[in-house]
Amino acid sequence: MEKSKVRVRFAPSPTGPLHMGGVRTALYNYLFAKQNGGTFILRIEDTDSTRFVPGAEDYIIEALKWCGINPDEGLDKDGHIVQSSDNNNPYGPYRQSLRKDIYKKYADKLIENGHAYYAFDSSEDLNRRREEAEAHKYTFTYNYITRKELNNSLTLSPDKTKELLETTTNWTIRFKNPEDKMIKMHDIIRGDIEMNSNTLDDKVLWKRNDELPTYHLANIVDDHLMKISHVIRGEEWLPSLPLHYMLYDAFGWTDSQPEFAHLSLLLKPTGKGKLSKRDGDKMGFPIFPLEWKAPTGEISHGYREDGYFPEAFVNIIALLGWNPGTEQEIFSLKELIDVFSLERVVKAGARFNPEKAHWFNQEYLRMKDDKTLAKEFMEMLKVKPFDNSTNEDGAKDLINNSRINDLEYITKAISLNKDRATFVKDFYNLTDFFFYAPIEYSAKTVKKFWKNEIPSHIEEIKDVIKNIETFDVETVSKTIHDYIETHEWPFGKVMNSLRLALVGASKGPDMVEILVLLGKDESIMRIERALANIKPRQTLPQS
RNA sequence: GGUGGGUUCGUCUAACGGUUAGGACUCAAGAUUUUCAUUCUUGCAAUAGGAGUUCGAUUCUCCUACCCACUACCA
Repeated sequence: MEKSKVRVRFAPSPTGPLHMGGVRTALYNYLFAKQNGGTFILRIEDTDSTRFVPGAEDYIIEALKWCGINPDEGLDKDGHIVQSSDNNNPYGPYRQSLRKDIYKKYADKLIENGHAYYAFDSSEDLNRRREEAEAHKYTFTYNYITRKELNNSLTLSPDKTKELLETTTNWTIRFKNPEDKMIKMHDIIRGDIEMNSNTLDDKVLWKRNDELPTYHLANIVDDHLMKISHVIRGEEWLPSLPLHYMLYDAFGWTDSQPEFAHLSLLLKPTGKGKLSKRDGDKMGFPIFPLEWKAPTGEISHGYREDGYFPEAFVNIIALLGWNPGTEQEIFSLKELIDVFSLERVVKAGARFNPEKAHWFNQEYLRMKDDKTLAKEFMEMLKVKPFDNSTNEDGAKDLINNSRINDLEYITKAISLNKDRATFVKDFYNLTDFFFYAPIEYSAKTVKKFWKNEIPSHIEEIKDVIKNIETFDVETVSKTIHDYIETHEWPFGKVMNSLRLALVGASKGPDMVEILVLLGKDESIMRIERALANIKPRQTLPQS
């Protein structure tokens, strides 16, 4: 006997960009599917005709792609993908707007078996009742009590009902909640949950005006038709779980009802509430995987554009609300598939920590080989070249343009600075002196080192360098060290002054490494330039 | 207001009912170092509060507090 196949779905509605929390839900679905040899489905829930946002769906697809969370099945017209025996696919289409015709007959079925009824109350009527109730400090709900005095097929005569169905177009089909029934539910993450049906309201299932179902109907019908085995979704759905249980029951589908797992929400890093799309990037870090250009023209930061590696981003969100129970923190997508488990998802909401996110990216950067990073950096340089304007470190002068296109050279420059970087873009500041010679020098460093007899020492070192035949790290290092040692010069001061001459500031990796990578000629040229341009600060003789 | 969910260092989290409550990030100190980093070592720092069950409670039960979600012809 084959165990029923794992089929899970990620079902976003295209009302805006996907934020981190959404990506995490997709990721957990994906991991669960892959771990169980199952199918990960992307379904677009676009039953709200009024909230469609252009570009949102493309954004969702691209964001998942960037993360490496590839659907096995889903979409099209014309988001593509599909699959699961393509031609005779029994599950599609995957866009709810394309499934419009399916839902009505299921709503009708519920009317027939007495689990639903027609409601003719206008939204204005209902809103008025809500306001009235609010004024009296209680909440109006369309439920087992109030439905007895409202405009629906339960209170109206069959003839009147028939007439209204034919002559009006703003009626809905509502679910008829049973009275005083304890609904026992189970959640993989939270365990057993009970709720009394009396606390529920009679949700609208289908709307005549746009002939579309609401979330609840569409969701249950599609999950059933698509043979979804596990529903992994956000905690905001927990309150409607009893309704969903009852819908499965009303349709007679309890035997094939999926299991549920409700994920806790991602919280704002500061203040209150869940992380929301509205937050934008006001808090100093992105909440979206990709940059998002709203139809209004407003632009929100994205992790991708801010320089995060997709593997790092996936790792970060995977560990936000889940942990393997070991002390391992770095996981590839492949490893996550192996060790992920819904049982270890934490119940409490998680707050995102930007500092830790930096750390993750740094870890991933270090794992990448130098050439890969160099190629990525070269691509960035094509779009945004080095900035040679004056800054606190002094001014720079581009002296060897050919090196900007030299992959080997850039690779070496990067390898020397790798453990100083968090993002690839950090190499702009970290390696600029390998491409630009200083023409002005950090005043602070000049003041600190460039004084007394130092310039004359540097002059001598220049000649020493000039005479080194084999210009490699070992030889240069030994030669300079020996020279400084035999003359009993202050080692640190000389080296830092040499650094000032070559780099223009007090930064960069090992001095000898810099000399060797720059090359003998370039190094000598920079030293000469420094000797000519830096004004020595003589310390006053002690009186 | 009602219903449901949640609560361990600042943050993410670990801990068969028995641990000096562990790890990571951040921060601080020290060591190394030719700068800045890196690296290494050490440190700071938590079971929301109160009852109960138990020989023993972070863990189980109840109450309180606080937080979150839901309470739409939105998902």
